[in-house]
Amino acid sequence: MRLNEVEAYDGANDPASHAYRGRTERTAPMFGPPGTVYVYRSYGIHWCANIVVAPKGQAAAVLLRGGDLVAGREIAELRRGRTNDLTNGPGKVCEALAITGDDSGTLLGEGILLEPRPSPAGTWVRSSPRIGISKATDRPWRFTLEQASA
DNA sequence: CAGCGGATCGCCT
DNA sequence: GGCGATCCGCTGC
Repeated sequence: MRLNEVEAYDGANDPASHAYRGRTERTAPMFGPPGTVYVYRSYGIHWCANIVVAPKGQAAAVLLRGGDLVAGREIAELRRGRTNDLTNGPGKVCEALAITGDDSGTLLGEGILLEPRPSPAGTWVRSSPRIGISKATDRPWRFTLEQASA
């Protein structure tokens, strides 16, 4: 999957971050080294995956919100139980890629692989306010990959 | 096509 | 005890 939508959460400096009120058992992975995977359950139903991006202890992480499938479409459709809207949302991404709480606390490469790639020609990154939160809504920390003929 | 509400769990107040 | 970094199906226009 090629990521095309993420959101940033800045640990103790960010009221919208799960790590804002300090380290708990659930959020412990966020306080780990960069590349640590943090997965939490949302609304009791969905999994949402984050990647720690700041030095150990800072608890800054990026939420994987969406992407384009470049491979494995068939298995993703099977896991999702549908053929549309496979990876356009954090819960959908986790379901399509079979990411669960078991992945929380692992490092990139241990189960989940994330690799840098050049952006496709004709695309750019837009920043906008984050979605679905009620605190610190003024921070434009949602980043989407845009293209002319969206 | 937009809007509403149910599902269902862990966490913090 | 209440709410949330969500998703989906149903309703009504």
